[in-house]
Amino acid sequence: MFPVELPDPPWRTAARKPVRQPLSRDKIVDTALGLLEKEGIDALSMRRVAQALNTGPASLYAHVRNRDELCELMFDRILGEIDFQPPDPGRWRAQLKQLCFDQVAAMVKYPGIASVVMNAMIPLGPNALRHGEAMLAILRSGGLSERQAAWAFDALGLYAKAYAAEVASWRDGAEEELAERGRQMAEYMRSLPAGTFSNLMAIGPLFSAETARERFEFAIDTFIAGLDALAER
Amino acid sequence: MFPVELPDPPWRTAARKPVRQPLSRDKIVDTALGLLEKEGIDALSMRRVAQALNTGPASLYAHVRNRDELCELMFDRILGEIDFQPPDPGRWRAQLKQLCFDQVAAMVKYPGIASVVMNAMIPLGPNALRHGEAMLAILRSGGLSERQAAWAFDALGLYAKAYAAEVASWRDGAEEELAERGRQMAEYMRSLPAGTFSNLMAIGPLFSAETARERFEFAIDTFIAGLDALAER
DNA sequence: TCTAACTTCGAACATCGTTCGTGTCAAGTA
DNA sequence: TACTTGACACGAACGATGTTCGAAGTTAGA
Repeated sequence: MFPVELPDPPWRTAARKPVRQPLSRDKIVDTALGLLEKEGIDALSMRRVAQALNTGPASLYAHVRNRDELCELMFDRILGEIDFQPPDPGRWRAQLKQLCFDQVAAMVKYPGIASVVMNAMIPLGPNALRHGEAMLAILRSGGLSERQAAWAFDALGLYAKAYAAEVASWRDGAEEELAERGRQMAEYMRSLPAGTFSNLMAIGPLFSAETARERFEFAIDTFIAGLDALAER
Repeated sequence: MFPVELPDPPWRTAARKPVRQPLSRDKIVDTALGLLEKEGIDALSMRRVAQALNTGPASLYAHVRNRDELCELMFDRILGEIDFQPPDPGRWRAQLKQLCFDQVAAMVKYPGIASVVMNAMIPLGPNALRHGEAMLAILRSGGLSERQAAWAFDALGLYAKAYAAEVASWRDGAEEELAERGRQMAEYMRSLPAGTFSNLMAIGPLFSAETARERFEFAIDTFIAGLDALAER
């Protein structure tokens, strides 16, 4: 019948007050990224982040406009983990490929960030700017025109985000469910008159999580080969 | 103090009972697509669909396992609107390009469906199977190996979905907000020491909704050019 | 006619993002 | 030292969302 939390007795110095260091943008982004990294995108709610900071959801809105802005900040922080070398015209193909791989690696490390940030055409912060500038410099050093470099930059970035989103969607417990789905589909196709969907049936087994990296590499290599054809002309 | 709804008087024939034709999978998918087409993805909640059918949300779950399944059904219905010709080996490049354009056109017509269906690796129904089979046939007729065709099919489909999702995200009132964002970014970059982000600043004005189609075409053309390099070897 | 299966759907649950208003506390000012 | 001011903290609540439960209503077959 007394208050759940008794007030501190007077002989306990007031300086011992809760250490509760103040909230800040950076601290919020930090714990949100930590949550995302080890618990997946489902754990990334304002309430959950606030809980991890021992506070309520309303407290976050003093430092962050809304959930979308938090995600943008997180994404930019992630891009900051990538480091790049100055463009070397003789190796622009390899450098470009490396940059794409680094970008997906950074996104895959935090599963779910890619799908959240897919619908954001405009670069989201200083690190995104640095990254974009580096990629454009490499493309220009490969002999592409301004316009070609811009479109290639756009296409590669979009594809990288989409690929990262796909890979991230295999987290949680969805892996087994997906395999089950594939099995059902194979059986369904076998039940059809022979000859229907023969091409699809042939490649079905190729699509698994193991070949994901190979698929991404093929896409990037093929696109760069196409850029080559443009640059040589 | 009588029941809220009085029973029908006996002289009213029982046949006049509410015409309420029964629900069905197809009818649900239909109205969901209609809602999506003219009100955008935000209107696509189970409650909203149910409301458009003059019923409650719980009624939908007798015909559809959950929201995800409804989206899959919608997507497959959309793919059914695409029609394709038999593969012509001499025109495989043009046919492939056409198929990609038709696919995006179908998705863009229903803004939001692309982003919802992005994280679904496996084809989702009979129309998706038909579409995949057609694309694979074209790729094979162009001289690509089974594996190459599979990877190209994967990459093109993923990119088309991502592009459609991006285009769809410019609906609602976001167009103006996006332009404002671009303006702020340009100003921010101008405020930096001259020379930083010079490549980005140069291409900034190129990115607008008007050039979207050109960007997509560039990506597809470049990728097909890359496939050419593979096929000729 | 009776039964069993399938639909319908009101009500409720657990979440979610976000806002409002009040409380708290530290720094600046008189 | 006393008072004001402003920024932050946060409990409570609002309006949504997807989904489940269980009791009615309806239909079809034996």
